[in-house]
Amino acid sequence: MEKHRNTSEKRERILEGALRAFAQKGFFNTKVSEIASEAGVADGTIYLYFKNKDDLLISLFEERMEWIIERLETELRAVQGNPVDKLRAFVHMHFLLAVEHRDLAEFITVELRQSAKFVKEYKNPKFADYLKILQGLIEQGQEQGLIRSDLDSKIISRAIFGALDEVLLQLTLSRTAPMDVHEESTQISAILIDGLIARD
Amino acid sequence: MEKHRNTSEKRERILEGALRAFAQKGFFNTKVSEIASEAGVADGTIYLYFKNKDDLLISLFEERMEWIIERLETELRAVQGNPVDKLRAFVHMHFLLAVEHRDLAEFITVELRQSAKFVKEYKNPKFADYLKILQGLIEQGQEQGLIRSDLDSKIISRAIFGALDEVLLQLTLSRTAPMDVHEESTQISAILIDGLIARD
DNA sequence: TTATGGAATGAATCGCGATTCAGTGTGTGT
DNA sequence: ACACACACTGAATCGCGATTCATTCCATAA
Repeated sequence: MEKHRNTSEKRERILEGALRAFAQKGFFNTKVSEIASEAGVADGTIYLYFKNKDDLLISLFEERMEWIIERLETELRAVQGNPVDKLRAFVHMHFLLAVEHRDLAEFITVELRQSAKFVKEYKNPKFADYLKILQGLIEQGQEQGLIRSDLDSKIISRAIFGALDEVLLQLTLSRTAPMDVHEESTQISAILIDGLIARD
Repeated sequence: MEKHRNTSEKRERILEGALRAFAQKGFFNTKVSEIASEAGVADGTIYLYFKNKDDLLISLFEERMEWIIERLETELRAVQGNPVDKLRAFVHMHFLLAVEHRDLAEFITVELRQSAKFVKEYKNPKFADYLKILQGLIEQGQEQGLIRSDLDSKIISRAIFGALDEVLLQLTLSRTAPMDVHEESTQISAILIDGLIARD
């Protein structure tokens, strides 16, 4: 009966192989045949599950991003406290997820820009969702009078994401031991919330 | 005598062509023959000035980055005021340079990560210099007691660069009219310096 | 046991594009 | 006028790697 027990498990293996390979060598430097051998399937098999190499990239992106967003939303929902507390938690989670899933973090930080811009006309809705979460937190904070209302939540959420992403990039590039990410997380939250200025 | 009046002018034309092409289509999607025709030279001519396509990318990066750094340092030197004022000026200049040199901004924001990671073992010293300027400003501010001393200048300078870069990316991707960048610059400075928190 | 259909394989194809190089043009010195 | 040197040209080469497809495999059902 279960002829296709493997079928979706094989698709997943391909995605995992691609993730590992892309994270390591980048999209353009990765051969389809390398992905195949990472995944333990034949070259041609990949084309049974994906239209072509681009499609594989995009599918990988969408599916992993969706997973991240769900995970993030679940965790945030569990946080007691006001939007500023949640923002702090967001920052923390961003780093934490990256530590737990290095390849994924590396893949996303490095390929996001390229793919957003150059893979066909791909416009990356899932990434927009991620930003929306951040933007939503800021707006809630503003409504509750906790966050300055002279700030444009759209610009600020971008800026925050950029700050997180760049610091993360630095961490992932310097392939050190299991990263301790607490310091980074704390510093970023500190500056975001209270700014650089020394106050007595 | 001046047989070679053109020689370095031609090299420059190639770099300009490459810049335009890379900014528009990305490194991997740009054909050497396209760069050649942008520059108005034959395909082979490119190889008289550059070892190969990678070398062209790296040279472009180094030289433009060097130019930017000089420009930035000159402007900063002209700023009266304390390190915090200079930081504000830095933010402003970052955006201003990007507006004045769209292609360059686009090229750098999009290719920086890829190339830093995947073009051979290229480790990008010029970009490090750029960060150093930022880091220096923060440290000066700390020495003068203007900036909180509990912040790690290395992490924070990364974070600031990331924020700038991401906001800029957003601007350059949405190809609108001559960008007004004042709003972005002001908002980022505001949050960096005073944080998100509402104060009465 | 055999037939059937869908999944998987991987060797062959085929186009693309970086790089090369034999040839052309031009300025300079004799 | 001639020959040399050197920048330049662009068509031909050549390797690479994405994609295809004829063939094989295998689970199921008659």
